[in-house]
Amino acid sequence: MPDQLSQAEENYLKAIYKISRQSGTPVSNNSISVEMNTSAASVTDMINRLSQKDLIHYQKRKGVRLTDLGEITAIHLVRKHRLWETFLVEKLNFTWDEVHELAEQLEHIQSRELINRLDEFLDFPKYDPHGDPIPDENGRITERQQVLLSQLPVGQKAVVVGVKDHSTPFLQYLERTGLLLGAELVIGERFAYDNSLQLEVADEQKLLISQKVGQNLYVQKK
Amino acid sequence: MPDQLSQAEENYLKAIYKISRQSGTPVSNNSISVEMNTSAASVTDMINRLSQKDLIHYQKRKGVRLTDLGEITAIHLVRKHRLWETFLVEKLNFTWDEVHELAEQLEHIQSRELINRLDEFLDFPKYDPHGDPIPDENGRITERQQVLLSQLPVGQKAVVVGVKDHSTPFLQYLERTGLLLGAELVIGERFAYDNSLQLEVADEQKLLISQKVGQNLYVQKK
DNA sequence: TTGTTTTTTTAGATGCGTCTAAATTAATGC
DNA sequence: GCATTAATTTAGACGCATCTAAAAAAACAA
Ligand SMILES: [Mn+2]
Ligand SMILES: [Mn+2]
Ligand SMILES: [Mn+2]
Ligand SMILES: [Mn+2]
Repeated sequence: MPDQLSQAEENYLKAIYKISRQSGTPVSNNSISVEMNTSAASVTDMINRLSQKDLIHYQKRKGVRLTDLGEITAIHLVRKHRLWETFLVEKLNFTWDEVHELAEQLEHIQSRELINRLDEFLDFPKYDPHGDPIPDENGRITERQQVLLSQLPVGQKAVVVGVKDHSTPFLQYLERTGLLLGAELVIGERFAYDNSLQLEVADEQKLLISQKVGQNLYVQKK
Repeated sequence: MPDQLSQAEENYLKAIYKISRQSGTPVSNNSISVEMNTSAASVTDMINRLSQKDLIHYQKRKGVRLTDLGEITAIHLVRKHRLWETFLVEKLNFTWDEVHELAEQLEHIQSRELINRLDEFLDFPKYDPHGDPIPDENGRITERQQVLLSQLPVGQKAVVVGVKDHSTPFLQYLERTGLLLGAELVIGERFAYDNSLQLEVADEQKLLISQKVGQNLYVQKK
């Protein structure tokens, strides 16, 4: 276990973890500065601190990779973030578009015991309010096999299981149209003109969604 | 509303509030440094920052008093601290001697909405696990009329409602002897030799407590 | 009242986390 | 291959929150 990390250090670790999840390759200094909204100079500084603490491997100008310690630490932060989000929605009746910023604060609370008790209190949820998997106490994540809605062929039945875009406007759009987690649908038609999709949802209702929406919804085939 | 305060600023405000609750008089620089376990020089620095932000009145070498803004801010922190402690005990099954340090972290989470929803979730508790009153959303505190157990005359019936000493050893002592919040008792005898007290507790059981214990338990006469 | 002790302030330093501006190095395009 | 562009590092700065050591002021005591 590392000694206590500062919130800044934790946020950098999370950013590096997030970027490397997407790319696989070593993470560039630049991509971190974009993700974190800080100057490249600040990133260089922090990179040195995190290397010092053996949380990342860094070869000058070659990019950053998390060490095992760094990765488990990052995963733990993700666990905390998603459990808190679940708590806020399930117990305090926040909506799924209100919880992210709060979880950004709560994820920095330091207590293994607290988070495990919270997990138990929530009855060991597997997914957070956005459909993202919640790592277990040992950092294990059970990825769901899922695809983007936009990748389904016409006629395919599917169920909504998650969102790629977590932004408030998108979540509120889904709220309005009823395309929430658990919603069942069939791909009715695909319009080549603008790649929009005609969906058949509950009660024979038809719903037209843009390409952008289809590219930000995760579904599971049925 | 002040703009966001740092955790350090919040902790100083709480300390000043706590000291002034006890003394009434302006708070000395020195008492703050003792309470916070920091150097007097650090206190001088912070005092200047807090004055700048109109959270305290400070006249050089005359001591510190909270402004209305400072006081309401401090009370709000106390509210958050006590609500979180209540949550940890009531919902996550922590014991009353385990929650203080966690609440020290949680009280700095910034969200009015969160704390009000937590309050509601807990069913608007009036007292925290240590018997301390929880200020309401507007900062109002309903003080209970209570006395120290040591001040009761022989023969007096009373019920335990709070602790003055919040230390783990004391709380664990109470746990062991069953002298918990809600416990009913009668003062049986007072020994002049060492000011210890013979109590009659549930089921005709007798319990001998030291002067120190009697001076750290709040009770309500019955 | 005058010396001693305590409190408070000042001076100067440090680490963290951030910035801008400039220099350096690497990558890209032609 | 060379020029331009992009990424990275260096240099120097700043605010916050802390410290120690020393000076100054106030309080206390004899
Ligand atoms: Mn989130
Ligand atoms: Mn989420
Ligand atoms: Mn407490
Ligand atoms: Mn308490």
